Amino acid sequence: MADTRPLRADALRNREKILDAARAQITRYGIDVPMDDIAEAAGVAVGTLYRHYPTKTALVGAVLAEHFDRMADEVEAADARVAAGAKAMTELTELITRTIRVAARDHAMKAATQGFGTEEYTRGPEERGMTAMHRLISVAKADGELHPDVTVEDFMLLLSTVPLEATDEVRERWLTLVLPGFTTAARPIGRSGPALR
Amino acid sequence: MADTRPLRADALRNREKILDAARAQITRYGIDVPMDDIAEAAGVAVGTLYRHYPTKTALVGAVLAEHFDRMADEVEAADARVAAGAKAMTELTELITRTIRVAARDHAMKAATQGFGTEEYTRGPEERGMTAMHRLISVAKADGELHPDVTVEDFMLLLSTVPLEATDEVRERWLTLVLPGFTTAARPIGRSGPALR
DNA sequence: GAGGAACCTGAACCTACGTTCATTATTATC
DNA sequence: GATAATAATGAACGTAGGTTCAGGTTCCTC
Repeated sequence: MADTRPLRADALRNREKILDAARAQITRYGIDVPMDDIAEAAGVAVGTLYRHYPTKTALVGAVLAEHFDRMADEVEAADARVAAGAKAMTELTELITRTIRVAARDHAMKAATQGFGTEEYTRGPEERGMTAMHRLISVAKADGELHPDVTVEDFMLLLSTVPLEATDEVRERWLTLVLPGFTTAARPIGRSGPALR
Repeated sequence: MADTRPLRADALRNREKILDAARAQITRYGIDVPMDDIAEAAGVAVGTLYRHYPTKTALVGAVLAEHFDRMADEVEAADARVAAGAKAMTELTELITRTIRVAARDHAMKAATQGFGTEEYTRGPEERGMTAMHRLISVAKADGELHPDVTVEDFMLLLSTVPLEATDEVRERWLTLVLPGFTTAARPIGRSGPALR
């Protein structure tokens, strides 16, 4: 093990400027923003990016990791509200709605919801988010509102298929069409496979 | 108007070889396949591609145009079956299912369903397909199975959000979740906006 | 089969982007 | 404040892919 010596003052400063710039640029332009642009926004040369992050993937991953973390926070918050008496199904749908609304305007969140995340960066938050998500789903099912066959993966699928490039109206419409499939009310228990034939 | 003289024999031959190669390559590798690869597959130099199509976009468009055409054919066929007594809702769902199944394996169809199509190439087929689609939808509504607020655009949306990269199982699951939203059975008439609150 | 137009060839051009590294600057230590 | 370690710089490299065009070839016409 090589002992890690503390970062020099200027290095620490730049590290922060780089992550700030990367976050801002990715949010505005998406993960395809060139490294040169991030460097310029950070007021730093490209080489410096590579001193702090071995590859572009690593830098983007660091930014997305923050988003995964925030998403996990949100799920846990919703879970806490349910524990305090809020309706699980309501919390679930609001969670989805809020996430989609953010992802539609924030290219970083968009990338996050569409599964860019690498193991390395999602491991922690994913664990947290998953646990809370499972609890939310259990309660919603116990309430008889969420269809018993719905899984966490179904919600991930829901997120990953949102038409993020579309207008607000289209996205709302899409939710109207998709959400019923998650309920016991719309999809009677006991039937499996596609609802129509 | 410049009078268009007939193509020379070799030019005509190459034109066909190019379109064949483009179709094959795009089907296999998607619209990002390099022009050089298409040229090689066609047994022709890159420059020749540009003699027949001004840009890559034009060549890709020509290939996708064929797919739009075929899609229009399918819709019209379904419509004809309904006119002959088949159930409209059944035809609609089978239409969707079939299209998705093809798109999952054919990268050209994938691009087509995801709205790459330019005005120039979709104008004709789009008109045809739309007309037949409208008829299908009308009948399905009259039968009381399709929700009265569902539009052709909703079906386009359905297609454009399919998780085409996912496994067959995931795609099937997705249909199970999404299709109920299109029915009167699952989404009671008279409620608008997201089904859950 | 000669002439000229139409067509084809493919190396080269251009742009874009991730990444590297020799050189220069900054910081920490004594 | 001298020294060495650490960090920053930015021009340059490599790759990739769309596009062009000067020079050579094929085809059609008479």
